Amino acid sequence: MNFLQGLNKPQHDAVNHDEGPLLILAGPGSGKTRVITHRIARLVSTKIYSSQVLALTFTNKAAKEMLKRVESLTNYNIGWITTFHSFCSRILRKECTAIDYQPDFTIYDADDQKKIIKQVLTELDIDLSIGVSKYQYAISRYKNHGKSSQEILESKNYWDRLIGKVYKTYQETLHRNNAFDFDDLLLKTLELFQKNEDILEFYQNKFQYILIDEFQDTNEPQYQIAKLLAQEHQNICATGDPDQSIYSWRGANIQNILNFESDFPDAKVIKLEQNYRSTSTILKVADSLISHNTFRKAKELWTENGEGESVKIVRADDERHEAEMVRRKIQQSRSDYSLCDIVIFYRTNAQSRILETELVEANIPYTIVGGLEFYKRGEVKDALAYLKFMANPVDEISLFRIINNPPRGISKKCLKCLIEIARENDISICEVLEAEALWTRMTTRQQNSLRKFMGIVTRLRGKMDLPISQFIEFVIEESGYMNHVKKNDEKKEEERQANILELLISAKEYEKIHNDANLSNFLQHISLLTDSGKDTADQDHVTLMTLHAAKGLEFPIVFIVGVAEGICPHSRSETQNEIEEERRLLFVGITRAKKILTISYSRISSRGDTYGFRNSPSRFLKEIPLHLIERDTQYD
DNA sequence: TAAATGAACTTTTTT
DNA sequence: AGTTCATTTA
Repeated sequence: MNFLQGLNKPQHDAVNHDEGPLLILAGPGSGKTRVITHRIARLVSTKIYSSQVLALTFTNKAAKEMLKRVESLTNYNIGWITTFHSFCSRILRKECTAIDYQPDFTIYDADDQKKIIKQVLTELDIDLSIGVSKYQYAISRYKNHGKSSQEILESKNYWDRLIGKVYKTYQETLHRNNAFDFDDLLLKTLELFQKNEDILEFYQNKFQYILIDEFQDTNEPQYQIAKLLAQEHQNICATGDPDQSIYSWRGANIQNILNFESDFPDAKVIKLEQNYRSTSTILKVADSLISHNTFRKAKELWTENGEGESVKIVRADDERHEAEMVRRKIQQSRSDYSLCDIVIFYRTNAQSRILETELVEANIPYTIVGGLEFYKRGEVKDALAYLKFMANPVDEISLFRIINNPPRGISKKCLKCLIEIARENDISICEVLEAEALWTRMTTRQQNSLRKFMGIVTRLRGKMDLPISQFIEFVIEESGYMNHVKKNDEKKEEERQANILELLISAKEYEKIHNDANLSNFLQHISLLTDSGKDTADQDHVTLMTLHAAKGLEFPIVFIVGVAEGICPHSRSETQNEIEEERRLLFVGITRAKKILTISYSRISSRGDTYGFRNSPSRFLKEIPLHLIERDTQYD
C-alpha cells in the first residue's frame, strides 16, 4: 500500500520524512492525524518493527483513535500508541524496583490525593482551615513544573516552605503506600531514566521512532522524558499548534514547541495550513478571533471549501431558553443529519446539567464525554478499593476505605491504635493486622472485629488467581459489601447495584481484549481511564463535552453554549496570558465545526446560588467581523 | 457503634 | 446546589 497517496505537498513531505527530528505545525483540520497515522504506517511496514515506534498522546480518546486508524492501514498490532501517563505507568510497572517501588503500585486519583494531604496536614499539625485543596493544588503545580520538594523547601517565601514541608511528607506517605499520583507517573519515570542509564539506554534503543501529538500541551516532565528518549537516535516527530495550547494551567509550556528548533537544531519544520474540515466562513471566524492574540506566531489558514452557511450567534433570555434553542435546532437538523453529527460544547462541566434535562425531556439520546465519571461513583470506588488493597497491601488509603465498610465494628479509635502500632514498629498497617501478637493494647472486642476482617482478607487472598471478573464477584460477595448495598434499600440501591455490575462487565471486556489480564494491569487500566467506561457508540446520539475535551475532534454541527463574560472567558482568568488561553479555547471549539456553527449565550443565568445573575456577551464575540455572522434574536 | 441530621465547603479545564 | 464532614442522637 502506498501511504503517500492523496496527500498534499507538505503532508507528503511529513509522511515521507525519514530520519532526524521533525516538527509539524498543523493548523486545525489540516489532516494532522492523517499525517501521523500514515507516517507510522509507512515506518512499520517498510523500516521497523511495530514495537519500535512510540506514539504519545494526551488523552485516551486520541490514543484510541490513532491506534484504530493505524491498525486499519497496516494490520499490524501497534503496542505503544498510548497516553503519556499510561506509557509511564507501563514503564514503571516494569522498572520501578530501580527507584524503590513495588510493581503492584496503586495509582491515586485526586480524591485519594486529598485524603493523604489531609492526613499529612493533621500529622504535621498544620491548620487546615484554609482548605486542603489549596495545598493539593500547589503541590500538583510544582510537580507539573518538575519541581521537587527539596527545591521548594529552600524557597525564601514562608508559604512556599510550608508547602514544601507538606509536599515532602506527602511524597513519603505515597512511597510508604507504594503509590503514585498522576503527576508522579511522569516525574518518577523521568527520575528512573535520569538515575539509571542502562534502563534509559534500553528504551532509547527500543523506540527507534517517537511521535508526540499535541506538543504544545507538554509540561516540563513530559518534555524531558521525550527529550531523553529521543536523544540517542533523534528520530522525534512532534506535532502541534501553538494556537491550540489550552493546558497551561496544568503546567503545559508553550515554549516547548516554540523551542523545538533550538533543542533539535537539525529539525525539519513542516507547516500544514490548508484546512479540509470547515467552511471558509467558519475558518474566517476562527482566524479573526485568534488573530487578537498578541503572543502568537502569525499563521496562514486557508481552505478551498465553499462559504457555506453563516455562523449563528444566539442570545437567549436565560439558560433554559438557551437549552431549548439548542434542542429545537437539533430537531430541525434531524432530517439532514444524524444525531452523531452533532456536538454541544461548554466551558464548564456544570453547564451540562441544564442541557441534559432538555434533551431527556425531548427524548433525544446523548452521551457526555468526561464529566462526573463512572469510576468516581462511591460504590465503584469501594469495590475497587477492595481490589487495590488486594493487589497492594500497603495501600492504606484503600484499606481505610474498606476496613469498616460494610460496618464491622472497627471504630476510629481502633484505627488510630492500629496506625500508632504501625508507626512505632515502623511497619505497614497491613503487617500489624497480620501479626496478632502486636494487638495487645486493643480490647477483646476490637481484636475480634479485626480478626473477622482478616478472615475475610485471607479468604479473598485465596482466590486471587481467579480471572479478574470472577475475583471481583467473589470479593463483593465474600466481603459482605454487596449485601450491605442491598440492605440499604433506598431508591439508590438499584443504581448502585447496576454500577457494580457495570464494573464486572468492564472487567470481562478487559479480559477479552487483553491476554495479559491480571489484577494489577486491570487496576492500572481503570485508574488511567477518564472517559465514561462504557461505549454507547451503538446508539445514535448527540455528544456533549467541555471545550477542553474537544481537541482533535470534528463534527458537522457544532453548538457552543454559554459564551458570556465570566464563563468564557472564565471569571478566574485575569492576566493577559489567561485571557489569551481562553481565546484559544474558543478557537479550538469553533474549528471543530465542519458545516454549521451556532454560538450562544444567555442574558440571565443562575450561577452559584443567585438566580438572575446578569451576563453580558463574551468579549470574544465582538472580535468576530459582523459580515460573517447572523444574529438570531428570536429566543430573547 | 451506626444512623441521622445539620454545617461547611467548593477551583474550570485533565491524566 | 450538591455533596462531603462533623456532630449529635438512638
